Amino acid sequence: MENIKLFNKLKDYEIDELLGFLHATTKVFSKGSVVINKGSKLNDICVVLVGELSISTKNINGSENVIKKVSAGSSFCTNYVCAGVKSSPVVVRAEKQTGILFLPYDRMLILHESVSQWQKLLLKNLFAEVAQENLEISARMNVLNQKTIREKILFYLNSIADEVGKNTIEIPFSREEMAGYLCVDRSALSRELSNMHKDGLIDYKKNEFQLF
Amino acid sequence: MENIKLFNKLKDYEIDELLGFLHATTKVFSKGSVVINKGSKLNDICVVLVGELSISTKNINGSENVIKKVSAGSSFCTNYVCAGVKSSPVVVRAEKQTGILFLPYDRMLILHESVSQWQKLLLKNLFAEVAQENLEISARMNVLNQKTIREKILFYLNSIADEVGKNTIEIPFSREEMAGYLCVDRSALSRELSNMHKDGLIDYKKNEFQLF
DNA sequence: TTCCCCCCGTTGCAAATGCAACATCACCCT
DNA sequence: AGGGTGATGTTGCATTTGCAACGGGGGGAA
Repeated sequence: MENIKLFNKLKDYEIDELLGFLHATTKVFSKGSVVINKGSKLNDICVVLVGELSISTKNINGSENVIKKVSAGSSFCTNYVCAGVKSSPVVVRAEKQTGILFLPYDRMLILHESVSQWQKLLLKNLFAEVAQENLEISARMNVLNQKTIREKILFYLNSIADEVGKNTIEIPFSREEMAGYLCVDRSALSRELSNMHKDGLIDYKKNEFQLF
Repeated sequence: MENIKLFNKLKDYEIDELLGFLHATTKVFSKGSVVINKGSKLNDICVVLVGELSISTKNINGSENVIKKVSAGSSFCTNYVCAGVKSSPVVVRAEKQTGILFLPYDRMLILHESVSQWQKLLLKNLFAEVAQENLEISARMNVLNQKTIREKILFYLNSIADEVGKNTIEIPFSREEMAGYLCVDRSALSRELSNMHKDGLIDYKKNEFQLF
């Protein structure tokens, strides 16, 4: 229970209290089983306690396409629940044996002064988690919005440099993962990095980059 | 005040009450003036009452890059405020003369049973607005994630067809806007649409499309 | 050490795409 | 009708990029 974003700064006894108040339930899903099917009703904020999930879109012809993985501590499908989407547009599947906590959204919004100690924090944490996901997606969108590979790379590296306030940075990706994030071919990425080095724009070694 | 997403389903007297309770303030910005500068403090949920804003990133060399426009009824910078980002990473500028409502975020989370009628709705609306923006961005990300123009087009059209449950659809874009959304060249988009028609995949006229 | 494997860089080539310039078309105004 | 204007389609061309194949280097295991 320690690393659950939604319960950040909440004391154990407060968590106990809110689980009861919200009529929370838990369930364990075995590896490969479907947690939420496309079209099924969405009423709860769902949290991964242990394990890992994949979220997939499902085409008309039935083929699935993984768009995201969710690990322990994070909630999922929160966007749909909060946005008022009643039936799931995605399939959620357990990648390993996975324990999940279900918190009815309706009850989260029943306000009582007497329980506001934890409720204020819970709501604040939920806002933070949804908003942070928004920032992550936006950041990647801005990268993908760039036309050329070089622009994508520079935009990405600069945004990180901005964040940490230095021009020597370390990225959390291998080349292959970096190519996936930038949505370009791995070899094309290597080629362009090489060109940018020749042009005196960057220096790099493994996942450490320096901007000039 | 009618079309403000944040005040959806709230009665006028409830809005009056909450404006007072939250210590809301308003301010008018003239065309071209800076509403929020990069680096300035973010404490309030901001809502456009009338007018239009642009949100821009600012490079180290000072050049600005518009990433979004915000029109009346929508809130902005909500992501940063809710995510706990204290200082603005973007510049917000008035495109026309624009009136803005500022709602201190801290006070939104002060829970009182006595005022919960409007507070519950307000919080629910805020969740909905942030989450809906997530869904919009995610949808576009999935499109941009496709490799070829043809895949981008099909993914986009299919996602809309999925939504409305028909294979004849109408999109909210002109060609130029569509090209912008798909992040491709306008003429390249026209060419590919033409090719797809030849290949018997789609039929189209203006912004109406039919999928086969 | 030697072998093996994985990650990364390099390169030739073909296909996709951006770019620019021009052609058409639809629509509005007079 | 005529002309003007803005949106869309078309096309040639140069560039970018994906793809596939190969090579080198580092690290782990026997």
